[in-house]
Amino acid sequence: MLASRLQIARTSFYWFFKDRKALLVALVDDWESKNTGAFVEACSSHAETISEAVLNLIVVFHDESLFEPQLDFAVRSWAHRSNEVATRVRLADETRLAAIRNMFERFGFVDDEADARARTVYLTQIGYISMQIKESSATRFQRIPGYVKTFCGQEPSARELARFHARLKFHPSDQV
Amino acid sequence: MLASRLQIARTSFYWFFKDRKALLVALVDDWESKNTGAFVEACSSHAETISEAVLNLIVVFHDESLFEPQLDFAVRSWAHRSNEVATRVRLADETRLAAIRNMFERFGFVDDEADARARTVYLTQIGYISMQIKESSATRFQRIPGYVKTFCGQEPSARELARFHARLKFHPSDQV
DNA sequence: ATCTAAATGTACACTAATGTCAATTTTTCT
DNA sequence: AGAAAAATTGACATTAGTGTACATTTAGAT
Repeated sequence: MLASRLQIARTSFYWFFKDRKALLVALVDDWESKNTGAFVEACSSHAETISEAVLNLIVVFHDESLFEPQLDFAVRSWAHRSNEVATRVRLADETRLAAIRNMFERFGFVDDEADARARTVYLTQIGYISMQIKESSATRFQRIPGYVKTFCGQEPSARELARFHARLKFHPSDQV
Repeated sequence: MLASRLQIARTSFYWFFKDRKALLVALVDDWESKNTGAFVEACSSHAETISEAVLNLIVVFHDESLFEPQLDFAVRSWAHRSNEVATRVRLADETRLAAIRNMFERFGFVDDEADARARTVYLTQIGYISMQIKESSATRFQRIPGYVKTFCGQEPSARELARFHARLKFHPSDQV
Protein backbone atom coordinates (compact mmCIF):
# COMPACT_ATOMS: atom_id res chain seq x y z
CA MET A 1 0.00 0.00 0.00
CA LEU A 2 2.81 2.33 0.96
CA ALA A 3 4.71 1.53 -2.22
CA SER A 4 1.77 2.07 -4.53
CA ARG A 5 0.96 5.34 -2.77
CA LEU A 6 4.54 6.47 -3.40
CA GLN A 7 4.52 5.18 -6.97
CA ILE A 8 7.56 2.99 -6.48
CA ALA A 9 8.11 -0.75 -6.50
CA ARG A 10 7.26 -2.51 -3.27
CA THR A 11 10.81 -3.69 -2.69
CA SER A 12 12.31 -0.20 -2.97
CA PHE A 13 11.09 0.22 0.57
CA TYR A 14 13.98 -1.92 1.79
CA TRP A 15 16.52 0.59 0.63
CA PHE A 16 15.20 3.11 3.15
CA PHE A 17 14.37 0.80 6.05
CA LYS A 18 15.87 -2.47 7.07
CA ASP A 19 12.47 -4.07 7.49
CA ARG A 20 8.89 -3.42 8.48
CA LYS A 21 9.73 -3.11 12.14
CA ALA A 22 12.39 -0.47 11.52
CA LEU A 23 9.78 1.78 9.94
CA LEU A 24 7.42 1.37 12.87
CA VAL A 25 10.18 2.13 15.35
CA ALA A 26 11.07 5.25 13.37
CA LEU A 27 7.42 6.32 13.47
CA VAL A 28 7.27 6.05 17.24
CA ASP A 29 10.57 7.91 17.54
CA ASP A 30 9.14 10.67 15.39
CA TRP A 31 5.89 10.74 17.36
CA GLU A 32 7.80 10.98 20.62
CA SER A 33 10.20 13.75 19.68
CA LYS A 34 7.66 15.85 17.83
CA ASN A 35 4.88 16.07 20.33
CA THR A 36 6.02 16.32 23.89
CA GLY A 37 8.16 19.42 23.44
CA ALA A 38 5.33 21.45 21.94
CA PHE A 39 3.06 20.61 24.88
CA VAL A 40 5.48 21.56 27.57
CA GLU A 41 6.27 24.80 25.79
CA ALA A 42 2.60 25.72 25.34
CA CYS A 43 1.86 25.01 29.01
CA SER A 44 4.72 27.15 30.27
CA SER A 45 4.18 30.05 27.88
CA HIS A 46 2.93 33.31 29.34
CA ALA A 47 -0.77 33.90 29.91
CA GLU A 48 -2.71 36.56 31.81
CA THR A 49 -5.61 34.31 32.70
CA ILE A 50 -6.33 30.61 32.92
CA SER A 51 -8.67 30.83 29.96
CA GLU A 52 -5.87 32.29 27.86
CA ALA A 53 -3.56 29.53 29.03
CA VAL A 54 -6.09 26.88 28.06
CA LEU A 55 -6.44 28.46 24.63
CA ASN A 56 -2.65 28.36 24.22
CA LEU A 57 -2.80 24.66 24.86
CA ILE A 58 -5.70 24.04 22.50
CA VAL A 59 -3.68 25.67 19.74
CA VAL A 60 -1.14 22.84 19.93
CA PHE A 61 -3.82 20.23 19.26
CA HIS A 62 -5.00 22.10 16.21
CA ASP A 63 -1.61 22.79 14.69
CA GLU A 64 -0.69 19.84 12.49
CA SER A 65 2.95 20.83 12.40
CA LEU A 66 3.02 20.19 16.17
CA PHE A 67 0.52 17.39 16.58
CA GLU A 68 -0.59 14.68 14.13
CA PRO A 69 -3.93 13.13 15.16
CA GLN A 70 -3.71 10.16 12.79
CA LEU A 71 -0.21 9.27 13.91
CA ASP A 72 -1.13 9.69 17.54
CA PHE A 73 -4.03 7.30 17.25
CA ALA A 74 -1.97 4.79 15.26
CA VAL A 75 0.73 4.78 17.93
CA ARG A 76 -1.88 4.27 20.66
CA SER A 77 -3.37 1.41 18.66
CA TRP A 78 0.03 -0.20 18.43
CA ALA A 79 0.52 0.29 22.16
CA HIS A 80 -2.48 -1.96 22.76
CA ARG A 81 -0.48 -4.84 21.27
CA SER A 82 3.09 -3.97 22.22
CA ASN A 83 4.26 -3.52 25.81
CA GLU A 84 7.38 -1.74 24.62
CA VAL A 85 5.37 0.92 22.80
CA ALA A 86 2.82 1.09 25.61
CA THR A 87 5.59 2.04 28.03
CA ARG A 88 6.79 4.87 25.81
CA VAL A 89 3.27 6.16 25.26
CA ARG A 90 2.56 6.11 28.97
CA LEU A 91 5.74 8.06 29.66
CA ALA A 92 4.86 10.71 27.08
CA ASP A 93 1.33 11.00 28.48
CA GLU A 94 2.64 11.47 31.97
CA THR A 95 5.04 14.19 30.88
CA ARG A 96 2.28 16.05 29.09
CA LEU A 97 -0.22 15.64 31.90
CA ALA A 98 2.32 16.93 34.41
CA ALA A 99 2.88 20.01 32.27
CA ILE A 100 -0.86 20.69 32.02
CA ARG A 101 -1.46 20.07 35.71
CA ASN A 102 1.38 22.47 36.49
CA MET A 103 -0.30 25.08 34.32
CA PHE A 104 -3.53 24.84 36.31
CA GLU A 105 -1.62 24.99 39.57
CA ARG A 106 0.06 28.24 38.47
CA PHE A 107 -3.44 29.72 38.27
CA GLY A 108 -4.46 28.67 41.74
CA PHE A 109 -6.09 25.30 41.23
CA VAL A 110 -4.95 22.79 43.81
CA ASP A 111 -4.34 19.05 44.10
CA ASP A 112 -7.24 16.92 42.95
CA GLU A 113 -8.95 19.70 41.05
CA ALA A 114 -5.84 20.72 39.12
CA ASP A 115 -5.31 17.06 38.32
CA ALA A 116 -8.89 16.43 37.22
CA ARG A 117 -8.93 19.54 35.04
CA ALA A 118 -5.58 18.67 33.44
CA ARG A 119 -6.83 15.20 32.65
CA THR A 120 -10.11 16.51 31.32
CA VAL A 121 -8.39 18.85 28.87
CA TYR A 122 -5.95 16.21 27.71
CA LEU A 123 -8.35 13.28 27.59
CA THR A 124 -10.95 15.29 25.73
CA GLN A 125 -8.43 15.92 22.98
CA ILE A 126 -7.30 12.29 22.89
CA GLY A 127 -10.95 11.27 22.74
CA TYR A 128 -11.52 13.68 19.90
CA ILE A 129 -8.84 11.93 17.89
CA SER A 130 -10.21 8.52 18.74
CA MET A 131 -13.62 9.59 17.46
CA GLN A 132 -12.00 11.04 14.32
CA ILE A 133 -14.57 13.79 14.25
CA LYS A 134 -14.71 15.68 11.01
CA GLU A 135 -16.35 19.05 11.33
CA SER A 136 -16.03 22.37 9.59
CA SER A 137 -13.71 24.95 11.08
CA ALA A 138 -16.77 27.14 11.71
CA THR A 139 -18.34 24.46 13.89
CA ARG A 140 -15.07 23.83 15.62
CA PHE A 141 -14.46 27.47 16.49
CA GLN A 142 -18.01 27.84 17.68
CA ARG A 143 -17.49 25.14 20.29
CA ILE A 144 -14.25 26.55 21.68
CA PRO A 145 -15.72 29.01 24.22
CA GLY A 146 -17.90 26.26 25.69
CA TYR A 147 -14.93 23.95 26.06
CA VAL A 148 -12.77 26.61 27.65
CA LYS A 149 -15.47 27.40 30.18
CA THR A 150 -15.86 23.73 31.00
CA PHE A 151 -12.12 23.12 31.25
CA CYS A 152 -11.27 25.98 33.58
CA GLY A 153 -14.63 27.29 34.81
CA GLN A 154 -14.09 30.66 33.22
CA GLU A 155 -15.22 32.04 29.90
CA PRO A 156 -12.56 33.34 27.54
CA SER A 157 -12.70 37.06 26.80
CA ALA A 158 -13.47 38.32 23.30
CA ARG A 159 -9.89 39.51 23.00
CA GLU A 160 -8.48 36.12 23.96
CA LEU A 161 -10.75 34.40 21.46
CA ALA A 162 -9.75 36.80 18.72
CA ARG A 163 -6.09 36.08 19.36
CA PHE A 164 -6.72 32.34 19.36
CA HIS A 165 -8.61 32.66 16.12
CA ALA A 166 -5.82 34.68 14.53
CA ARG A 167 -3.13 32.20 15.52
CA LEU A 168 -4.92 29.28 13.89
CA LYS A 169 -5.71 31.17 10.69
CA PHE A 170 -2.08 30.67 9.82
CA HIS A 171 -2.66 26.95 9.35
CA PRO A 172 -5.12 26.40 6.54
CA SER A 173 -4.68 22.62 6.81
CA ASP A 174 -6.97 22.87 9.84
CA GLN A 175 -9.85 24.17 7.78
CA VAL A 176 -10.91 20.69 6.61
CA MET B 1 -4.21 -16.56 18.51
CA LEU B 2 -7.90 -16.91 19.23
CA ALA B 3 -7.72 -20.68 18.79
CA SER B 4 -4.71 -21.13 21.04
CA ARG B 5 -6.30 -18.92 23.66
CA LEU B 6 -9.38 -21.13 23.58
CA GLN B 7 -7.32 -24.31 23.53
CA ILE B 8 -8.89 -25.60 20.34
CA ALA B 9 -7.59 -26.21 16.83
CA ARG B 10 -7.41 -23.15 14.62
CA THR B 11 -9.92 -24.49 12.11
CA SER B 12 -12.59 -25.19 14.74
CA PHE B 13 -13.26 -21.50 14.49
CA TYR B 14 -15.05 -22.07 11.20
CA TRP B 15 -17.76 -24.07 12.85
CA PHE B 16 -18.90 -20.99 14.75
CA PHE B 17 -18.35 -18.32 12.10
CA LYS B 18 -18.43 -18.50 8.34
CA ASP B 19 -15.16 -16.63 8.05
CA ARG B 20 -13.02 -13.96 9.64
CA LYS B 21 -15.26 -11.16 8.50
CA ALA B 22 -18.36 -12.74 10.03
CA LEU B 23 -16.71 -12.64 13.44
CA LEU B 24 -15.81 -8.98 13.07
CA VAL B 25 -19.32 -8.09 11.96
CA ALA B 26 -20.70 -9.95 14.97
CA LEU B 27 -18.36 -7.99 17.22
CA VAL B 28 -19.59 -4.66 15.89
CA ASP B 29 -23.20 -5.83 16.20
CA ASP B 30 -22.53 -6.76 19.80
CA TRP B 31 -20.78 -3.46 20.49
CA GLU B 32 -23.66 -1.53 18.99
CA SER B 33 -26.51 -3.26 20.79
CA LYS B 34 -24.79 -3.46 24.13
CA ASN B 35 -23.66 0.08 24.63
CA THR B 36 -26.07 2.63 23.34
CA GLY B 37 -29.07 1.50 25.37
CA ALA B 38 -27.22 1.74 28.66
CA PHE B 39 -26.17 5.30 27.90
CA VAL B 40 -29.58 6.57 27.00
CA GLU B 41 -31.07 4.93 30.07
CA ALA B 42 -28.45 6.38 32.41
CA CYS B 43 -28.93 9.86 30.96
CA SER B 44 -32.70 9.80 31.37
CA SER B 45 -32.75 8.21 34.82
CA HIS B 46 -33.91 10.38 37.70
CA ALA B 47 -31.47 12.71 39.47
CA GLU B 48 -31.97 15.54 41.97
CA THR B 49 -28.95 17.51 40.86
CA ILE B 50 -26.68 17.71 37.81
CA SER B 51 -23.79 16.26 39.81
CA GLU B 52 -25.90 13.22 40.64
CA ALA B 53 -26.86 12.90 36.98
CA VAL B 54 -23.21 13.03 35.93
CA LEU B 55 -22.37 10.35 38.48
CA ASN B 56 -25.16 8.15 37.07
CA LEU B 57 -23.50 8.46 33.69
CA ILE B 58 -20.01 7.75 34.97
CA VAL B 59 -21.31 4.50 36.45
CA VAL B 60 -22.02 3.20 32.95
CA PHE B 61 -18.40 3.68 31.88
CA HIS B 62 -17.18 1.76 34.89
CA ASP B 63 -19.60 -1.15 34.65
CA GLU B 64 -18.05 -3.75 32.37
CA SER B 65 -21.35 -5.50 31.87
CA LEU B 66 -22.56 -2.31 30.17
CA PHE B 67 -19.42 -0.98 28.56
CA GLU B 68 -16.29 -2.83 27.37
CA PRO B 69 -13.32 -0.47 26.97
CA GLN B 70 -11.15 -2.89 24.99
CA LEU B 71 -13.93 -3.68 22.55
CA ASP B 72 -14.83 -0.04 22.17
CA PHE B 73 -11.28 0.89 21.28
CA ALA B 74 -10.93 -2.06 18.90
CA VAL B 75 -14.10 -1.03 17.07
CA ARG B 76 -12.86 2.54 16.80
CA SER B 77 -9.55 1.26 15.45
CA TRP B 78 -11.38 -0.71 12.83
CA ALA B 79 -13.45 2.35 11.96
CA HIS B 80 -10.23 4.09 10.94
CA ARG B 81 -9.87 1.58 8.10
CA SER B 82 -13.49 0.77 7.23
CA ASN B 83 -16.00 3.37 6.10
CA GLU B 84 -18.85 1.01 6.84
CA VAL B 85 -17.82 0.63 10.46
CA ALA B 86 -16.97 4.32 10.73
CA THR B 87 -20.54 5.19 9.79
CA ARG B 88 -21.98 2.93 12.48
CA VAL B 89 -19.61 4.26 15.11
CA ARG B 90 -20.46 7.83 14.20
CA LEU B 91 -24.15 7.09 14.50
CA ALA B 92 -23.73 5.50 17.92
CA ASP B 93 -21.62 8.42 19.11
CA GLU B 94 -24.24 10.89 17.95
CA THR B 95 -27.00 9.03 19.75
CA ARG B 96 -25.01 8.97 22.97
CA LEU B 97 -23.93 12.58 22.71
CA ALA B 98 -27.53 13.67 22.11
CA ALA B 99 -28.61 11.80 25.25
CA ILE B 100 -25.90 13.42 27.34
CA ARG B 101 -26.56 16.88 25.93
CA ASN B 102 -30.23 16.41 26.70
CA MET B 103 -29.33 15.56 30.27
CA PHE B 104 -27.41 18.82 30.69
CA GLU B 105 -30.26 20.76 29.12
CA ARG B 106 -32.70 19.30 31.65
CA PHE B 107 -30.58 20.92 34.34
CA GLY B 108 -30.59 24.34 32.76
CA PHE B 109 -27.51 24.39 30.60
CA VAL B 110 -28.19 25.86 27.20
CA ASP B 111 -27.01 25.49 23.61
CA ASP B 112 -23.27 25.67 23.21
CA GLU B 113 -22.51 25.11 26.85
CA ALA B 114 -24.71 22.02 27.13
CA ASP B 115 -23.07 20.74 23.98
CA ALA B 116 -19.52 21.44 25.13
CA ARG B 117 -20.15 19.82 28.52
CA ALA B 118 -21.75 16.76 26.96
CA ARG B 119 -18.81 16.36 24.64
CA THR B 120 -16.32 16.88 27.43
CA VAL B 121 -17.86 14.13 29.56
CA TYR B 122 -18.06 11.73 26.66
CA LEU B 123 -14.72 12.51 25.05
CA THR B 124 -12.91 12.31 28.36
CA GLN B 125 -14.15 8.76 28.78
CA ILE B 126 -13.26 7.83 25.22
CA GLY B 127 -9.84 9.35 25.76
CA TYR B 128 -9.46 7.36 28.94
CA ILE B 129 -9.95 4.16 26.98
CA SER B 130 -7.57 5.27 24.27
CA MET B 131 -4.90 5.87 26.90
CA GLN B 132 -5.66 2.47 28.48
CA ILE B 133 -4.93 3.89 31.89
CA LYS B 134 -4.48 1.29 34.58
CA GLU B 135 -4.92 2.68 38.03
CA SER B 136 -6.09 1.30 41.36
CA SER B 137 -9.74 1.73 42.26
CA ALA B 138 -8.61 3.94 45.16
CA THR B 139 -6.93 6.35 42.77
CA ARG B 140 -9.88 6.24 40.44
CA PHE B 141 -12.43 7.01 43.11
CA GLN B 142 -10.26 9.79 44.47
CA ARG B 143 -10.39 11.57 41.12
CA ILE B 144 -14.16 11.35 40.69
CA PRO B 145 -15.16 14.49 42.63
CA GLY B 146 -12.70 16.59 40.63
CA TYR B 147 -14.05 15.27 37.37
CA VAL B 148 -17.66 15.86 38.39
CA LYS B 149 -16.88 19.43 39.35
CA THR B 150 -15.13 20.01 36.04
CA PHE B 151 -17.87 18.38 34.00
CA CYS B 152 -20.82 20.24 35.48
CA GLY B 153 -19.26 23.05 37.54
CA GLN B 154 -20.70 21.70 40.75
CA GLU B 155 -19.18 19.48 43.40
CA PRO B 156 -21.01 16.25 44.22
CA SER B 157 -22.40 16.00 47.74
CA ALA B 158 -21.05 13.44 50.17
CA ARG B 159 -24.33 11.57 49.93
CA GLU B 160 -24.18 11.43 46.13
CA LEU B 161 -20.62 10.17 46.24
CA ALA B 162 -21.51 7.52 48.78
CA ARG B 163 -24.29 6.25 46.56
CA PHE B 164 -22.00 6.22 43.52
CA HIS B 165 -19.41 4.34 45.49
CA ALA B 166 -21.96 1.80 46.66
CA ARG B 167 -23.27 1.15 43.18
CA LEU B 168 -19.85 0.31 41.82
CA LYS B 169 -18.92 -1.93 44.72
CA PHE B 170 -21.25 -4.47 43.18
CA HIS B 171 -18.86 -4.93 40.26
CA PRO B 172 -15.58 -6.27 41.54
CA SER B 173 -14.22 -6.58 37.99
CA ASP B 174 -13.75 -2.81 38.18
CA GLN B 175 -11.32 -3.07 41.07
CA VAL B 176 -8.36 -3.87 38.81
C1' DA C 1 -27.32 -49.08 22.90
C1' DT C 2 -27.67 -46.41 19.13
C1' DC C 3 -28.80 -42.57 16.47
C1' DT C 4 -28.16 -37.62 15.64
C1' DA C 5 -26.36 -33.18 16.04
C1' DA C 6 -22.63 -30.59 17.85
C1' DA C 7 -17.98 -29.91 18.06
C1' DT C 8 -13.24 -30.77 17.06
C1' DG C 9 -9.34 -32.11 14.41
C1' DT C 10 -6.01 -33.30 10.31
C1' DA C 11 -4.56 -32.67 5.71
C1' DC C 12 -4.38 -29.86 2.09
C1' DA C 13 -4.68 -25.49 -0.88
C1' DC C 14 -4.42 -20.80 -1.84
C1' DT C 15 -3.29 -16.01 -1.14
C1' DA C 16 -1.17 -12.09 1.07
C1' DA C 17 2.71 -10.36 3.38
C1' DT C 18 7.45 -9.99 4.08
C1' DG C 19 12.13 -10.27 2.88
C1' DT C 20 16.72 -11.32 -0.02
C1' DC C 21 19.53 -10.86 -4.00
C1' DA C 22 21.62 -9.38 -8.00
C1' DA C 23 21.07 -6.52 -11.88
C1' DT C 24 19.94 -2.02 -13.62
C1' DT C 25 18.98 2.84 -13.84
C1' DT C 26 19.51 7.43 -12.11
C1' DT C 27 21.89 11.03 -9.81
C1' DT C 28 25.90 13.36 -8.06
C1' DC C 29 30.56 14.60 -7.88
C1' DT C 30 35.14 15.49 -9.99
C1' DA D 1 32.83 12.06 -19.79
C1' DG D 2 33.38 8.72 -16.38
C1' DA D 3 33.46 6.89 -11.67
C1' DA D 4 31.01 6.42 -7.39
C1' DA D 5 27.00 6.63 -4.75
C1' DA D 6 22.07 6.62 -4.53
C1' DA D 7 17.92 4.74 -5.81
C1' DT D 8 15.01 1.52 -8.19
C1' DT D 9 13.53 -2.81 -9.94
C1' DG D 10 12.08 -7.77 -11.09
C1' DA D 11 12.80 -12.60 -9.89
C1' DC D 12 12.74 -15.53 -6.36
C1' DA D 13 12.04 -17.53 -1.48
C1' DT D 14 9.83 -17.90 2.83
C1' DT D 15 6.36 -17.47 6.10
C1' DA D 16 1.87 -16.11 8.03
C1' DG D 17 -2.87 -15.90 7.33
C1' DT D 18 -7.11 -17.64 5.65
C1' DG D 19 -10.15 -21.09 4.04
C1' DT D 20 -12.18 -25.96 2.39
C1' DA D 21 -13.05 -30.89 2.70
C1' DC D 22 -13.61 -34.64 5.09
C1' DA D 23 -12.85 -37.77 8.96
C1' DT D 24 -13.34 -38.27 13.89
C1' DT D 25 -14.88 -37.57 18.48
C1' DT D 26 -18.15 -36.04 21.94
C1' DA D 27 -22.68 -35.04 24.01
C1' DG D 28 -27.51 -35.44 24.20
C1' DA D 29 -31.91 -37.63 23.07
C1' DT D 30 -34.84 -41.77 22.44
